[in-house]
Amino acid sequence: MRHVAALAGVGTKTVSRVVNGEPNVSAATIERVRHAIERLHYQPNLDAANLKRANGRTLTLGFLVGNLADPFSAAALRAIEEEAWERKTAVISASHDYDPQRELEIINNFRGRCADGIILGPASGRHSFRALEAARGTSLVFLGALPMGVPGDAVTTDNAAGAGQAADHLLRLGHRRIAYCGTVAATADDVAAEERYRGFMEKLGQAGITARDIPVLQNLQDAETARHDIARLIQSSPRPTAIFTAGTAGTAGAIKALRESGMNNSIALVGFDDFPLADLVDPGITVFAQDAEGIGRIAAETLFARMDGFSGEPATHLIPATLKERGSGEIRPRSASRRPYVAAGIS
Amino acid sequence: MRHVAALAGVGTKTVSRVVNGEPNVSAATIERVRHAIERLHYQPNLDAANLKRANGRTLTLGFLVGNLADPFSAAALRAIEEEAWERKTAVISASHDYDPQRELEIINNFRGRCADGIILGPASGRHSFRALEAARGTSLVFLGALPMGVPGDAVTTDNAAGAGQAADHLLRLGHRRIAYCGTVAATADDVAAEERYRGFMEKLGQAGITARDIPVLQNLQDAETARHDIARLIQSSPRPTAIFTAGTAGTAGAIKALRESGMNNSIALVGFDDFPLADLVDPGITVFAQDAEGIGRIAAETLFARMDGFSGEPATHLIPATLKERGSGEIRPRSASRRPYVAAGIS
DNA sequence: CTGAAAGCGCTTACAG
DNA sequence: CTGAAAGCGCTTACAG
Repeated sequence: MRHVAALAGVGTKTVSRVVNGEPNVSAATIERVRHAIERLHYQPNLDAANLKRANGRTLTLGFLVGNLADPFSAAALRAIEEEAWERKTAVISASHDYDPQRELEIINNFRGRCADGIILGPASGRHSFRALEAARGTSLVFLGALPMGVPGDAVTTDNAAGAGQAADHLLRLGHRRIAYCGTVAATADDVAAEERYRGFMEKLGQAGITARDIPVLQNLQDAETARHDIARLIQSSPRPTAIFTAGTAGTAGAIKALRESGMNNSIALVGFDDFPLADLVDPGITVFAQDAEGIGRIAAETLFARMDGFSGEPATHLIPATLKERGSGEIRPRSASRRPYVAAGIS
Repeated sequence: MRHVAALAGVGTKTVSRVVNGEPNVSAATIERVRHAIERLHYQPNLDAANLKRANGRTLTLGFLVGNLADPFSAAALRAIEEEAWERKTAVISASHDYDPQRELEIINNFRGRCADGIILGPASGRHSFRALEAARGTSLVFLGALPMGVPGDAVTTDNAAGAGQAADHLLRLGHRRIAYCGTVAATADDVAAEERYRGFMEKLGQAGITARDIPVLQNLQDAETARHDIARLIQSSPRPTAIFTAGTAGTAGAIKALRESGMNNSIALVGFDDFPLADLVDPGITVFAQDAEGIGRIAAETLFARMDGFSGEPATHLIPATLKERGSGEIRPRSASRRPYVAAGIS
């Protein structure tokens, strides 16, 4: 900057004015400064500028999740980054790999870099307060999970409602014996999984189906475990006429088990979470899809609102999951009840 | 920092020493400073530190690709970020959406933030020199594409070899009529696609198959176009006994076309690029998979080597694609030639 | 319309 | 083992 000022024969303040497009500079001066910038390949140092800037902003935002490579996080990042660049804001992203210790370290690093705000997919639902405490002063929005026990802004899928709608979808087709197949997520304390289970069971309960008539498989840690357990489930008696899988590992396992037993076209399947090319399987797999991009976008908007001084109560934004009918979820039970099913309350 | 120094009753230089773990501080002093840091929730400002740091490093790295949400980029980012945090380096990431103008703007922004280096999946293969020029002085490594016309470090899949191996795989099974189905990538000038085509055709040529005996579909822009064109292809005569698809859109289209015609178990299919749950289709889809994580990791290592002063000639790292046999690619032609096929040169 | 002085929070180079 | 002074590249608050 000194060099530019010298070459243009002006003070550094004038260079600053030109760079930042401030008023009160003569056209001729602007021209000379522009020329000098060009010739010297001058690139203003944003970090130095931030150091003394009035509003204390660094135009930097932190995004921290368990694993950036998982499709949900990647899609959310894409949306966040889009919002951010519109505001000239850069996004630093990192994976904590579901390690609360690493989560805190990275949050502190973000703070050391003076991030204006942080969007966090927490390592553990039960320890939200630690993350909030670490952020201390830096705006923080939870993504894909609700903070437990502490007030905080959050944007996530409405898991209970989505699972309830999945149950409803199958009930409407006449199914009465519907199995719940839950996968354990990377976090031991997975609030999302609990919500899906709750929403599913409540809806069946409202339809007058008692818990002992609902086969439940839990702890399906991976697709292979799911395949094995679900294979056994569909040989049991009375056999379920429909299956709901609460995560993609379970869905993958169910697809294999159903095809291996030749029942892929006779037992209905609805999965939670979409996956690429789900329409290539026979039949196409019906799912409730999370709106990862919408969640990312709204998280970013919420964060920017906070950074701009919005001081309302912390709020939770529940984003609906949407049904994608592809065939597997529209299979009717062999002996569909003649009595039409009427959807239970809630709406 | 002033406040910490005051509270601990020491100079700021001593606080600096404790924070950075420098030697020559008495244990008692360290203890007092630690205490003050704790009480004041002091977090050192990295940007300020960088401003005067001797080596000029900011411990920041930029990652810029067409779309962060695509699985290849997301997996590469994950690997890069892992390498980076080991070196206390943060990763700023962004998508240029295949717009060369936006690509330049973001590179300049990275430079303004004093990134130590940049990993770039270029918007356009033909304009590498613009990106290099923009980076000017900042280390730059190309990822997933080779710089054209200018020397530069690059890490990418060995597309020609991978496509050649796919051809070889099918030739070994006795196939002689193998179709090439190419998808047009987001960039008009897609070097990777050209390389796959070249590698495929060369291998068939070496096997004595002339170009007019190789059905070629190009411009399969999306899965639907691919489904349509491939459906027609497999009704043609003589019908190909095997299909090679050069990208996932083509693979998806081929899967649909083959199933709809009932030939999914009689015409072989090998795709380039893996996709999730490829083993759920019937038969499972054989692919050559790119090693996105390996590519990301090696790009990061290459970049760090440059930043550490390595000044050898710019080099290209070609990472092999690996065969994943899942069934579709192991189907033999109806009337397999009795004469055993011997793989052609190159090795 | 323009510029000289002070200072952002740190590190460097030095003196004790 | 410790600290006072200078300066990194900018912006702010001011005076002209």
